[in-house]
Amino acid sequence: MPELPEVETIRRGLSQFIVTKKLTKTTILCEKSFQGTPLTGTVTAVRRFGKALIIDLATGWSLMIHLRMTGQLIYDGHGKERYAAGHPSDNFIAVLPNKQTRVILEFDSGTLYFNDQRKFGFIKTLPTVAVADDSFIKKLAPEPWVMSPADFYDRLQRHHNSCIKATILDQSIICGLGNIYADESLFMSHIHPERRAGSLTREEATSLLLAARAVMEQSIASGGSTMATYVKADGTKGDYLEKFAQVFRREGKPCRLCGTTIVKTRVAGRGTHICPHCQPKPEEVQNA
DNA sequence: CTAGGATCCTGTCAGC
DNA sequence: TGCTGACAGGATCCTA
Repeated sequence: MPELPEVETIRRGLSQFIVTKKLTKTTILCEKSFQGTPLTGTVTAVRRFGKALIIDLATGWSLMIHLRMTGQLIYDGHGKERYAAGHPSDNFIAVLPNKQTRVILEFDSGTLYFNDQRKFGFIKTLPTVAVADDSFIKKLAPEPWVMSPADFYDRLQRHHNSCIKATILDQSIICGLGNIYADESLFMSHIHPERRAGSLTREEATSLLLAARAVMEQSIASGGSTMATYVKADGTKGDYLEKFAQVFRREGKPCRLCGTTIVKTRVAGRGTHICPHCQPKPEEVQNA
């Protein structure tokens, strides 16, 4: 569930707390959630590739963390503040570890809990030099900020028969978008998610690319969507969805632009939110 | 090669 | 209350 803005949020937080600190102990509560040999060593950097987080150690080894649908990372600074991001839930302010805790990483500054309800996410260890060759990392396309409009258009042409929503969810075509920001980007650029990728004009492709940048920048600036960031006793949270989402989880509510009722459908196997007026269906585009 | 569907796993919620 | 099926902010594997 966590998309690029949520992973960037946790990357920034963790950088503050664990860089120069030492990883001392790993406790694995679910074998499936941890691949490779547990590591110890001083943290030199926290990096991000798409939705994957990399923690580098001075030993020349790294941890790669992918939260997939329901992963969360919660850093507890020895009973002080917690810093958390990922799948939103009460776990952010719950007693830890709990039923969904899969791995516990202990640093000399605090404890990092990896929670994951559905066990799709994982932590794995590998030599730092092997990170770039990892099969997931290797397939990642550039992020929207790096990709030129011309490159994006060409990529869409290469997948001209796919639904546009499916193409922008494909991390090997453009990297960072997930279900929330795909829906928000398509709404912002007034493109129906079932449009064939090849049917977009250059102007529409550019508009979609700029929308993807904008919605994710806005989300990063607000600390992720419903992700908690600094979770103190009062449970202060990131609030992208409440403040900025135009369509995601707003089915049955009026479009903020035209008042038409937002509808929820299924596209590319995913729940999809649309304003039927602002995002005309493919045949209506043809007739226009 | 592309495109679409099933699948990994646990939990929750609507409907009977 | 208890059961059932649908669904969930992701990515991969399998099929045609």
